[in-house]
Amino acid sequence: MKIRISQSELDVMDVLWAQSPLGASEVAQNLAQSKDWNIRTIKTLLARLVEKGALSTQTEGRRYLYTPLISKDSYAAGATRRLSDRLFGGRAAPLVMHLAKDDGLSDADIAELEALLAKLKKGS
Amino acid sequence: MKIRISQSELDVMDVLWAQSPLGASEVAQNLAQSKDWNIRTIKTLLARLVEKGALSTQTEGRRYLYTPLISKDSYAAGATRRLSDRLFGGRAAPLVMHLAKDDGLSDADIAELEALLAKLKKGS
DNA sequence: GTTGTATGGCTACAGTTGTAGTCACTAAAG
DNA sequence: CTTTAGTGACTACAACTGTAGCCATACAAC
Repeated sequence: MKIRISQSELDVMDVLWAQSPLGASEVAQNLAQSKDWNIRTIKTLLARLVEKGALSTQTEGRRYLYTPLISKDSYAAGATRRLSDRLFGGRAAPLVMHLAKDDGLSDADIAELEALLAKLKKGS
Repeated sequence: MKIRISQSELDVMDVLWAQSPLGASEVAQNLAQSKDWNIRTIKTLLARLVEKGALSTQTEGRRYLYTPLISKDSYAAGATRRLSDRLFGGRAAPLVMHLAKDDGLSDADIAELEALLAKLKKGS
C-alpha cells in the first residue's frame, strides 16, 4: 500500500497540494515558472500518478481534473520518518543537528523548536 | 559533483561506514543478516558505487578492498537538507513536528534536543 | 462544414535501479 | 597436475524515471 513518488512527480504533486482540482494545462502553467517542461511530460507524470493511486480524476467536459489522494502532510510525515529511520536509527536529535550545521537553523527556528518541545513535554 | 546513491547501494554503504576497508565477501557476510542478496548483486552494487565515486578500492592480492569516499555524516547531512528544503521550505520545525507524531520522540529525545538547542543558542 | 487546437491514450527511448548470470583467471585443495 | 572455489569484468533484463512524440477525437473558430 506504499506509494512511491519520484522527484519529478513530486513537483507535480506540489502544484496540486497548493491548489486542486486542476486540469493538466493549469498544472503546466503553474510549473512553467519553475520547470521547463513540455506539456506532454506533465501529462505523463499526471497519468503515472493516477496509475499509482496518488491522484484521483474527475471528468469535466472533455478533460480531467486532478486531485491528490494523499495529503502533503502525510506524505511528508512518511518521508521524514523513512529518512530518520534509515539514516539515524529513528533518533531525531542527530537529524536536527545536521540541520543546524551550515547555518541551517535561524534564531526564529530555534525559538520555534523550543516552543514545540515545551508543548510536547506538557502533552506527555 | 553530486553523487546519487540508491536505496540498495545505501545498504552497502552502511556496512562500509560501520567498518572498512572490506572485501566484497565480507560485505556480503555483513549483509546476509538483513538482506537475502546474491553475492553477485552485492558485487554489482559495489562496482556501481566505485564508478560513482562513492567508494575507493585498494588491491589486496587478487581482490579489492573497498573504502567509503564520503562519510555517513556528510551523506546524511545532504539527505536531511534536501528533504527539509524539498518538503518544508528549509524549516526545521515542521520536520521535527512530524517526527514527534506517532510517538516518534521519546522523553530522552526531547531532552537531547533541548540540550542541543541550548548549545546552539549559546554558540550564536 | 473545414480547420485549428487542446485533450487523453498509447508509444518511445535512454538512463537508473534491483537483481542476477556467464566468463576467464587464479590461488588453494587434493 | 587437476578440480574447486572465490574474484573482478562484462552482460542481462525488467521496472521505474525523465522527457517527450504521435494519433484520433472533439470543441472552437471561422
